[in-house]
Amino acid sequence: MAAPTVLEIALPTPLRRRFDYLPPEGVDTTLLKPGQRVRVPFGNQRLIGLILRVKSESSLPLQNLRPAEALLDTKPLLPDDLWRLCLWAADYYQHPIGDALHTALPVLLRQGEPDREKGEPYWQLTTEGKGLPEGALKRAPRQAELLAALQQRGALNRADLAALGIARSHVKTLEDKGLVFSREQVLTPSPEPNILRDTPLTLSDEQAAALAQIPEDGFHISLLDGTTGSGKTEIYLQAIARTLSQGRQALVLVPEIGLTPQTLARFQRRFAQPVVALHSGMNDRERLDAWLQARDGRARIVIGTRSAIFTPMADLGILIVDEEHDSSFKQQDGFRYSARDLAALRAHRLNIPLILGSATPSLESLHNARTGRYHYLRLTHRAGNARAPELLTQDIRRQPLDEGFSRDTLERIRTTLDAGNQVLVFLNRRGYAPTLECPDCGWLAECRHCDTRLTLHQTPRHLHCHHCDHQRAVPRACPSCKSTRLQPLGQGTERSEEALQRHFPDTRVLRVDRDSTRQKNAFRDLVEEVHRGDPCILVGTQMLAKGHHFADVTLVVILDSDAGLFSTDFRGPERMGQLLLQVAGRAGRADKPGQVIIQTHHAEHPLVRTLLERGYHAFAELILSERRLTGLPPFRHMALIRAESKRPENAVAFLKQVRALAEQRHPPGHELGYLGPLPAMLEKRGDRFRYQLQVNAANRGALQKLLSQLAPEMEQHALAKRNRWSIDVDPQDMG
DNA sequence: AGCACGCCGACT
DNA sequence: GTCGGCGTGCTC
Ligand SMILES: [Zn+2]
Ligand SMILES: [Zn+2]
Repeated sequence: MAAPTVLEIALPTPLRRRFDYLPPEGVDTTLLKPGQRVRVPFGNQRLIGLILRVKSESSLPLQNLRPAEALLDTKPLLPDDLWRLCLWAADYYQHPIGDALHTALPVLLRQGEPDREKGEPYWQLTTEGKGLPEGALKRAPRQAELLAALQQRGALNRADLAALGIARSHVKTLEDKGLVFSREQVLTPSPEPNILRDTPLTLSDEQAAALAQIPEDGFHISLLDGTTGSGKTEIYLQAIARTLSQGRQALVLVPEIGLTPQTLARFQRRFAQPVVALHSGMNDRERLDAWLQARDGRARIVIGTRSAIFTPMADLGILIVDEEHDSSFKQQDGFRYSARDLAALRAHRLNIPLILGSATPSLESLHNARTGRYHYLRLTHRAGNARAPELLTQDIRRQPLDEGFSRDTLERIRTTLDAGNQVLVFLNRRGYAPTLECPDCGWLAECRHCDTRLTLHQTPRHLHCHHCDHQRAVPRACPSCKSTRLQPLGQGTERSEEALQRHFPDTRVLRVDRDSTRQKNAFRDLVEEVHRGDPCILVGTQMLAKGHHFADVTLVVILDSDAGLFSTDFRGPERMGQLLLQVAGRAGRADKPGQVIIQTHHAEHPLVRTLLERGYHAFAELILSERRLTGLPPFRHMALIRAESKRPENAVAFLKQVRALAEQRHPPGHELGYLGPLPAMLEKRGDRFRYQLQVNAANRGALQKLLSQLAPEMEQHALAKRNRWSIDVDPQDMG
């Protein structure tokens, strides 16, 4: 008897197991390959899984195996290099393999859609439709009109229908009557011989030197460290041009917030070759089509956010990660991969160059540059003859503040507006005020479901928890003492907007935060208005800091620069510095030097002073030396095991046992250290109590080995079922 | 995670 | 009488 064929399948479940199935009935087993999708029965659901292995035995008796229902692909979905990268990442980030693979695929492929592009639909008459006598369908004039047009022209596409002014519903009716049928065709533009559309800018000596040090092929990681306006993008564009002329593709990753139509337009203006985007604003079909175009090589440049690191590329020749320090490159739930770190691995496996660019590189990357893993490239000059903005620290400890603004700040805002320039006010707190307080008894509006205060919003007026989305009406009287003198406590963007409007009644004050830009084109319209250049004040959150440059802004005011300085997250100060410089970088350009006012309560703090007096590199150096002493990343490696439960004791007990298991496997010492379980930064959130166990290691190997042993044991543990738990390798956010 | 089964409170 | 609350068990 011939050996049986058994399929080892990855299924989208949180179970850290692989499932064995028999091949679908009637399928030639020689056609079965790892990486193909199958539809399988699972309990009483049907799931889409991926073949991991085709083997001839199973640890289960064969009669217990169910046959797969269908084979969905004739070829593996992913090219081999990407397939292996996904498997590696599931392992490294300790995520169940089926779920990891599903996360890496476009939604429609997860759902079992064929890996084929949807073409442009067009309609033709069926035989029956053709046989219809002239003047038929008298009682349905629009349908008759459509029939006549089809009889005359043979076929109509969407544009034709629009031109004729015929709604799709009429076409649908005729389809249902069997008179018309639809087909689709994929439009394949003929390959474009030219690489460039616009002529490249002339590089400065510094830029040219940097580009010359980036090899055209072979594995190589460059950390391109250049201040705002120093022309990093031009280097990316010219490096991409070299790759395209070798006939290879480019993949560019940008932060969530940075993939604006302007970014895309800049690439499309420069290159004659097809550029596609992959971002959250696209629907599932658009994303799949772009993915397919990248895979078969029609798309030559792909620009995308985090998940685009999993785009299959027919012949990838260069990888670029812009704003590499941005935390959006690390997925914060489910499959917690770092797209930046995976980019490094992908470049290594493909033997191609990777450029990591930032004005404020992450400490990890600076460390890697220092130890020689990355090639360090520095751009210090701003393009043209632009000068760096002037930084002014304002110690606000003993100054009277008017709604958060010092007198001097207001004075400078006025001067700037009078000179016909624009002002940007940065406050990383949306809403009207961080909370509502009762001055008579000290009551504060707290969230019922979280350990946090409710934020007061005025447009529309309500109290809102930013952590669990809980909302409630604003009470008229204090729930505790019935006082009616409830008042907002602290400053949010809405309140700053109101205060600025009161001080400058004749000036446009524009608020930019998630609330004010919720409507579809709100942000675009606002950007357009600001670009017209009339004096105005922009007030907003980090939405203002990232992506957009406003050329007529000559004064930037940073109101709450200290947030993050005393955070329990060890990355708080690093992020504060990066955000601060990013905001500061919005000020001024060639012909208009900029000014940045930093209002701070901690003007004497060594980190603040270092950052403002000696710059980001000295600041980074200072933090790195602290990290070395305290044994934090990048000097030691870290994983966070989190657990949350409605009953706090469940989470604590589970993590205590996990720690015991871990210490059994590997006693604490230099190689591996354990800390916790400790309450998370927000201990209670959405009615769940959150705790975490920190594991730190001298090297990745030891951490990896421990976690790989621990994960299956945790899954088996009785207490695991009473908790939601996860493992976060290289955590970005300690919350 | 889903999704079943299963056994006790307040509804048509 | 049943609709539905979520406890626990299983998925090749
Ligand atoms: Zn009160
Ligand atoms: Zn809440």
